[in-house]
Amino acid sequence: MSLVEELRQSIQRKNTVILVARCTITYEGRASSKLGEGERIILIKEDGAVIVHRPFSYEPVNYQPPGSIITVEEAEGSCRLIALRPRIHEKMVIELKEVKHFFSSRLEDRAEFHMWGDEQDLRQAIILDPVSTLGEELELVGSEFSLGSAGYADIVFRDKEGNLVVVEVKRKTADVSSVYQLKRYVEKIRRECEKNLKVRAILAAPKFTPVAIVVLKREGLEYREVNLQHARKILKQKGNLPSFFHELA
Amino acid sequence: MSLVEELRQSIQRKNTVILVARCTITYEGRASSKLGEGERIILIKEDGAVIVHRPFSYEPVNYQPPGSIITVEEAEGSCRLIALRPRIHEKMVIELKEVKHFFSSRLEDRAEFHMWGDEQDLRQAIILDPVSTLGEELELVGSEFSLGSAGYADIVFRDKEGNLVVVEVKRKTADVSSVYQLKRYVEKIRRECEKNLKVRAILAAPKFTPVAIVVLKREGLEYREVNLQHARKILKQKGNLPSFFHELA
DNA sequence: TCGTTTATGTCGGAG
DNA sequence: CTCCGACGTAAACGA
Repeated sequence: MSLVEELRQSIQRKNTVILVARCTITYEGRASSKLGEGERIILIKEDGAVIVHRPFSYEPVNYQPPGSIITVEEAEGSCRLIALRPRIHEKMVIELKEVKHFFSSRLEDRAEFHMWGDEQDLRQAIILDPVSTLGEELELVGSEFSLGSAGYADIVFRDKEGNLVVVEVKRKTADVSSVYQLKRYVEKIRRECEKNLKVRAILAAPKFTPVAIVVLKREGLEYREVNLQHARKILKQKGNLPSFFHELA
Repeated sequence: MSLVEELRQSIQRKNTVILVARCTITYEGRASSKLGEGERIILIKEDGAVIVHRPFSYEPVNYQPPGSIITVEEAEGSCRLIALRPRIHEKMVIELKEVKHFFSSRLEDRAEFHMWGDEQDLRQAIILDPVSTLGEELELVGSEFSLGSAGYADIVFRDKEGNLVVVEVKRKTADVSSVYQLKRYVEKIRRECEKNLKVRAILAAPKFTPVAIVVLKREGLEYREVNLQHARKILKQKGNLPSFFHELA
């Protein structure tokens, strides 16, 4: 069977295809790119994702995400792979010059992927134990608190004086853009609620860039150091940590 | 030769390795993750990047970027692949249960990758032809204009009245955070220069979210519609467009 | 669909 | 190293 037919059949059967090939690639869509001849790894997945890797670097050099329409054309002795996203007029063309390796098979992978340590986990720990994370007793008003067009406030608390406290959580170093994000939220809330209600703002992160701290102070916003290790302890204590993440370093 | 030895030799020789294997994966570092048994594609690149793909989705399920230290251990009849980044205490462990496919070869790929249509290209077109992009004659003061700790203003112009004009360029829809980014820059410049100098601010993008426009107006900032198609025409006219991007749709 | 936010983001550039 | 901003960001989630 010819390569063209092999590829067509593999794609139709929703196999996962791996090609190692000397090829050139053009892309046209949101931007445009050209890649001259060289040896690359081409992955074609069952969901229509096409990913081209050079022999170096983490990121693919060219790609189409899942859902793209893949066609294979005969071309000067070898073949041409076209991956299209018609909705957004995006096209990637791979001219295969020489196929050095071909693999095609239906792969079985139904396992669940579990992750711990994202922003949501840190947020949860702060909600469950504001005293040990933010240093004061706070009553939860809401989390992922919708501010309409202004986005979402990570957490909204009420403090012991009855003031609103808006908290923006970052899982790693908070920079100046995090500060402005928080500022946007308090300003929106201040505009929306009664004038006599005080609205505080806290940026909670394991670390802060120097400029972030300058702007926080200038804007009259507060900040607290929180980190994932502590969050893990809290969640474990409260029984909110999946068992496979109990024994980490 | 055993799989362990094959892998070790391939890695040492800086081959590109492709494995298709039933495996489990754990990761611990900036976050933690567990992935149960299933069939995946594992890429090991000459620069130490390790990338694991499931048979679906664009993004790798687990990875380590270039420069990681890769070791191979014998383990219950099969083997264990460990990719380490010691500086940041990051570790990915792949337990290979059954290797369905193995490929290893030195790949040659020295071709250059050319892209057109990034923010820089749009910026260049605005600088070369402010009249047709921003609608007025402007004299260039600087681009990638350093504001010290506050970052960089994309372009700074002087208008016919002698006012400074700060321009922030976005290659796609500008949202509210772009507006605040621009606001940050003008405020910095206003703080730094004489009080009597007027500083205007323009957000230039192909599209604006409704909220972005509301905030622009509220903050007294201007905005102009610019797009890459027009930019391409300008750059082609002025001879600033690489020839391989001349005949696009 | 658009708009907003997160990401083990990655990558590149400047200090 | 850190800080900053772009990315064909992708992916998730809500309106």
